[in-house]
Amino acid sequence: MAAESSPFPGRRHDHDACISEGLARAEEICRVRRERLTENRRAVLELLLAEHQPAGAYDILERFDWKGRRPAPAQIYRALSFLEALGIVHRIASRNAYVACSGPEEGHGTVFLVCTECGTVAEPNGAGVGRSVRDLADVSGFELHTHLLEVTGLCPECRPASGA
Amino acid sequence: MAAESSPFPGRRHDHDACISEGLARAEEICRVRRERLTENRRAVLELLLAEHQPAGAYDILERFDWKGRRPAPAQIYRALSFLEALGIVHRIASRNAYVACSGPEEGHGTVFLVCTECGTVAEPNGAGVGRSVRDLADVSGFELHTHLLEVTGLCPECRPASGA
DNA sequence: TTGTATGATGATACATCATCACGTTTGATA
DNA sequence: TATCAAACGTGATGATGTATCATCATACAA
Repeated sequence: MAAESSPFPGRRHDHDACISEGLARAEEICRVRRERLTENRRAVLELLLAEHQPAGAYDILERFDWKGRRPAPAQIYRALSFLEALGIVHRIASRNAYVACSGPEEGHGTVFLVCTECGTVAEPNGAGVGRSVRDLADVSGFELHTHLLEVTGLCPECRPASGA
Repeated sequence: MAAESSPFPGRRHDHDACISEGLARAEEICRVRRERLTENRRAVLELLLAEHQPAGAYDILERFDWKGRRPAPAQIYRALSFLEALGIVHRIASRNAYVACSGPEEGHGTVFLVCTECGTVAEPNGAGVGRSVRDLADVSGFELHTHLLEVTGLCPECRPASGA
């Protein structure tokens, strides 16, 4: 029943695969939607894919020494908006920061587990929560459009050893 | 079964009562916790209680012409932090804004229904969602500390008439 | 009532986050 | 190649949030 294990990447996952899959996914989405994954956009996405921690726009700016140039904030924000619109990048509102989307599953982009120790962000399958939210909206007479759930706590790597 | 009706205030609720109840609650909490509800803090709380819409810190700053003086941003933030710590005020992260807490119910401060039309924010009973979140955290191996759910859509007053 | 410790305030400056305006370049396509 | 819209580069600006520190207020004990 619980075929889904932890959505966290784990200490020794194949991170190169994360990056190349993320890029491949972005390319595919752009191809289908007839959008251009320009160098700017691609560079921002790569920087976000490089870690599972959220990065602020100005963090990205600092790491961005692409071709020796330093872009202006507006360019980072343009790339982030574009990637967000495509669902490849998500904004963590409570931290004013951005993460690369970890996968194309249903309900992605609505639930984030944020580790307060290492900063890692995971996107679990939010279907169950989604149902609760719909129920809640119904009871409240609220016409549901979007929802965003940000959960803080300790990821499996950081929580004190408990029987594992 | 659904004894709980809409958590939205409704067009003709007794808003003066909202304000006085909110202030009374704040006073009680301060009394119990041996904290001081100073003039600054009280003024900020009153400004937030005056509406059911979230207000940004700088909105509060503008409305704040208390005794002819205009406080500095830091003072607003100090008051907001204090009131937040007491659970009297909540931050709507997705909007960088703050609302006065509408009630002392269980699970308050974790679920917000935000109307995109009129801006009104309601805090429904989040118990059901809370269970889903705990389940999700368990499955993910995540040690849950806090969660914050922000839902956008249309409140009962603003949604297109549907059989009512 | 005075002294003292603690917490709140007032004010300036600064740090961080995000957008706007506008002219230039690039790339797709007729 | 001519054209046009999208994306870029850049500087300025707006919006949001903190750090610092001297001053002021309150509680409480001697």
